[in-house]
Amino acid sequence: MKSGEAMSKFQKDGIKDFDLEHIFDCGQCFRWEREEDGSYTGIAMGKVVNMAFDSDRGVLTIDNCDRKDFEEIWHRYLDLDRDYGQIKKTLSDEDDVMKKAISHGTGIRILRQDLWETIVSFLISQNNNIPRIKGCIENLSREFGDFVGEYRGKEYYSIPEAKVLAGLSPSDLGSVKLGYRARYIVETASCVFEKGMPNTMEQLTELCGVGPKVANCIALFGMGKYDSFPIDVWVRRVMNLLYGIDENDKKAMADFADKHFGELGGFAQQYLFYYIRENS
DNA sequence: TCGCAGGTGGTCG
DNA sequence: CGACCACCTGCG
Repeated sequence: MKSGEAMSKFQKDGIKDFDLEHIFDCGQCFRWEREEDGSYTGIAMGKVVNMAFDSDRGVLTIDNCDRKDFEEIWHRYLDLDRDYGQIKKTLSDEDDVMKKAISHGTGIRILRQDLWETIVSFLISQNNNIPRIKGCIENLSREFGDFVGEYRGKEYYSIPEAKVLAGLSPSDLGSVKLGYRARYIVETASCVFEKGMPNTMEQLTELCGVGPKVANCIALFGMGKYDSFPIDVWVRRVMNLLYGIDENDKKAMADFADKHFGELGGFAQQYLFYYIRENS
């Protein structure tokens, strides 16, 4: 944004089943930071904003956002049209285990994120830890992305387009500290640049560095495929703990999720994931 | 020093 | 086709 440009706040009331900490700390995104007042500041969809939520009144306040941006970007990003109360009720019925998990993450929402950003983020996430994932994404954006704006004294950059990354070699990304994932980023960027964005699970798993776990994350967070059920180390732990499934038997877990959660698998995964992360 | 962290690809049997 | 295992990097 230009300096001196008027900063606007937008408010939306009547929001239920919504909690910023549950949303931004349930493993689905890496570019939102919690402020001391409990609000979150981050960059997504080419915009930098701060979000604050008054849970008593159900009022969401987005700073650096006008009505147009809210309606065109954040409404969809935050999945505000979906009835999460109904989803939680359906998942809780006849499943006291899930009911318990949901009670810890009542305000979770599955963000509808930009597909390319989701691909890059979860390629980086594999066999990695959250602080380093965040650092890698920031390094990559700062060095190869576009300057989006300065907000509250900090500069923000977008995740570089596939076109940009496709023209690089893995060694060009050395300063980003991606390790062996640099090759995955470059090769996947080339593939996407040449053949377009993936639309199906099959096209996702053809990408270099995208296995079943990463593919399910991309499908869930970037493509709106809500029956996806990403099985990572945390989901394995929680399904062993709560449902007694062998921690090494991913197929049994996928079958269980398909049978018990069906088209709501992605939501169920988020409640389980948040529960085990909170209780570890 | 060494194991580990939101897994995957390569290589065996 | 299922079971290993190396892999960048930074931290405890």
